[in-house]
Amino acid sequence: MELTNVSKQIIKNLSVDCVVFGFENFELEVLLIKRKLNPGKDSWALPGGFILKSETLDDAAVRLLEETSNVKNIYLEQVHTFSKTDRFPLRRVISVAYLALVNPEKHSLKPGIDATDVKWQKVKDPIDFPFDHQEIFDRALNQLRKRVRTKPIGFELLPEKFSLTQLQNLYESILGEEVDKRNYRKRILSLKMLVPLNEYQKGVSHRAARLYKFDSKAFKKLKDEGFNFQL
Amino acid sequence: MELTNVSKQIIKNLSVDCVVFGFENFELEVLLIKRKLNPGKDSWALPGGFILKSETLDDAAVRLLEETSNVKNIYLEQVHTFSKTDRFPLRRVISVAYLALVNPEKHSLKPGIDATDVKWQKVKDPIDFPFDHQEIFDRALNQLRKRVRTKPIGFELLPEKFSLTQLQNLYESILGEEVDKRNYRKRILSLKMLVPLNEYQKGVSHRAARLYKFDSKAFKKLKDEGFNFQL
DNA sequence: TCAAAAGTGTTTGCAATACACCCATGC
DNA sequence: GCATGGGTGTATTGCAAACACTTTTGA
Repeated sequence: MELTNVSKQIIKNLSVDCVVFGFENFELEVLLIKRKLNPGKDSWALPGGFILKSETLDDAAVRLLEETSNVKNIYLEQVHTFSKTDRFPLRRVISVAYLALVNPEKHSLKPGIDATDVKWQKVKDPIDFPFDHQEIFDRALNQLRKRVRTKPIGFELLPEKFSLTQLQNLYESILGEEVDKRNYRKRILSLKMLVPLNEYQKGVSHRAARLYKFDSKAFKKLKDEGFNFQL
Repeated sequence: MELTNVSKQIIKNLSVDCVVFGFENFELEVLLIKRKLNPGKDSWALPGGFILKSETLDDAAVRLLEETSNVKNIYLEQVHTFSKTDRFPLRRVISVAYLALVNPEKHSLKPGIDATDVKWQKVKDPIDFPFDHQEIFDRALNQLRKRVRTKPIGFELLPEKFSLTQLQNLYESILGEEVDKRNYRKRILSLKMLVPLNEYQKGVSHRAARLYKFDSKAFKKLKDEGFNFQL
């Protein structure tokens, strides 16, 4: 395909930046890339890029994530559009921020064409963002915290089969606060979105936890009935 | 100022569309303009326009509202960015939607340069929007419904001094459902965001209602203390 | 005196919270 | 047998919801 083809023309004053969250080792993480070029060469930044004339913003976010991390079929949601006139040093670029959720175990990382490296970074560790990426990150994390209380997201961050403790750890690390085990289980099970499996953890030196999976049909039904939950 | 001045250069692939809500005669209304030019000439559409290189999106929304309606110092909030490739017929334009709240009594309307007319239209009456303005409107109304339950907005839609019944009517017309008078008063007063005045309605042929005003200091204090409310 | 809206408390049920011990497993 | 996390129930509290009559005012 030629570069002059309209479908490949880029819109150079509009970019997409993705805040990709993952969960590993009981910790919430964010995906960062090491920038290949100036401005901000060698700094760890949010993955992003420009959009094409032929694609929507959602398309662009999906494409950019595939480029940076092989990531496909993930939870994706628009967060906010950032427009300070000096947010990008070289010229006026307005950026649309996306929030994405990825299970790190399912997706190997590879740097895209504009990066020399990619990594998962713990959210609670300090990050020295370039540009206005701190602001973008803060807003995305905030939105994630709201979402996790009102929508059954978070399952995207876990393996298909998971224990209730894993799920609780995920909630706690997103919200940054601890919750009561019994009360959490009561609530989450009362929503009937989880199916208990006849499978248990293996190779642990303590009682093995029962595994569950998310029942998206049951959830869809609840939603269609106008059900609203609050975790 | 010359048109060649950088501060007046427009970014022609990025627009702002405003969904401006007002409240009059116990009804939620939306501000519409009659388009002067094609595409969509003579149709009633959401007010909007292109942004300048020198301004943020928020700036642009404020400017565009002043141009269409003399409106100043109003509640303004970004909603979502719309990017279907064919959403605007002439060329690729991505649009950032804003939600604004205005007290119609405080602001006389005047058509801006791109409109032949402006009006307030009842939200519950059918509107035949051009382009993707229906989608934009739906999303903004949805966001307003969420906001009104978790933030003390809505006061911008009322006169400075208002009765509890007025406030309740506003809530009901935003949410599109009725609420219990006693319960509503209990909740709203328990938040201590309202100051009762020693003033009463005048010229009504029934018992005069007490007037209240919003206490933004008290609210700020509550917020700083991490208080979260849900109406 | 009538019409029209303002104003006012109590009861009930549900949902959130707080809280502590026994169970299964691998080493 | 011990260390480690898994798993479970009840009592209390606070909040939301339902609900009807009296008061004030102007016409």
